[in-house]
Amino acid sequence: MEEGGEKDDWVDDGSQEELVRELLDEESLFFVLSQGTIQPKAITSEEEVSKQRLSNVYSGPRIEDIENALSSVSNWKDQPQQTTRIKSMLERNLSKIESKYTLKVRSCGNGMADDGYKWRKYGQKSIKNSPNPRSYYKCTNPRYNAKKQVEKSRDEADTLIITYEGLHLHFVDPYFPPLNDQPFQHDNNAPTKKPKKAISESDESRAFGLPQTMQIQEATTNNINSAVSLEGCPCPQEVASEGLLEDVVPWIIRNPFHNNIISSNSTSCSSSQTRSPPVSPSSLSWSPNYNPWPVFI
DNA sequence: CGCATTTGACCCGCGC
DNA sequence: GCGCGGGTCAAATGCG
Repeated sequence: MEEGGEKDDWVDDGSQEELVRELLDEESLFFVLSQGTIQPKAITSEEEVSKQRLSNVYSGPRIEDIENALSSVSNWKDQPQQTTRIKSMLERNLSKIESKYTLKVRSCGNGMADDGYKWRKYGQKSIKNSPNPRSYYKCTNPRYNAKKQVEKSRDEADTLIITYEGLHLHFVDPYFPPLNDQPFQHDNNAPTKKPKKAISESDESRAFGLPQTMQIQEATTNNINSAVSLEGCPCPQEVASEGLLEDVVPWIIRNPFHNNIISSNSTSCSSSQTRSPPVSPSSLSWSPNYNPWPVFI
């Protein structure tokens, strides 16, 4: 790829706004459905697509660009936490090409950054003009077609370039601390390969391709139901009564305030067990037609 | 033994 | 049509 150099090629054609919207999107499903009934907001014109192709894939907008983009979109909540979150994501040179999202994350030691999902490697290729091979991963849940590609940055040895396809970015971003933050301790404490028996319940969740965050939420569900008492929470009633993981999880993940807590706590991703339960249900938005697990069960 | 990873073969789209 | 490069498949291999 043409990654070696200019990073000022960001195409200011509205894709920037799409990225910000993607990060703030609280309506979309975790995964992009293969049927295409629900897709990430598509780039509208062919010209835009080709312009993006021509542009540097890994280039990213500058912070001030994002601030401008944020201020230009009227119906977004202008919470400073969200601006911070956007900044942290875009410092990773986040970019979007069609339905693929590319970002840079700090790799940890010998491992790859764990985004909380369970992936199976299905291929590896050496890439022309790149000293580092690219690895191909599929989400282990066969019902989804989420994929990702992982490649070491040629410039920065400790940086990984990850391209997600079929998975909305705002569901993995809490796992990635800002590039310029303190060393990312995540993998030191939580290697990608988890001991299987020690976390049997977690593995069960992971078997569905759920991120670890969701498992945590199962643990916090009780807190939500009792301590927070769901005041103003638009969660379906059965969540409170049955505590179904499939129903609870999206609510928490979608809670921007909660995400912000995770982000601010993310210098140590492995300490996810200590993540605070959501506190501010008032900012939730549930679509009446929203079904978080359209192909589940 | 079961599961994940590795790795060469194969497929496909694109440019010449 | 051909070659090249990127993406996927699947048999072989490794590992717990």
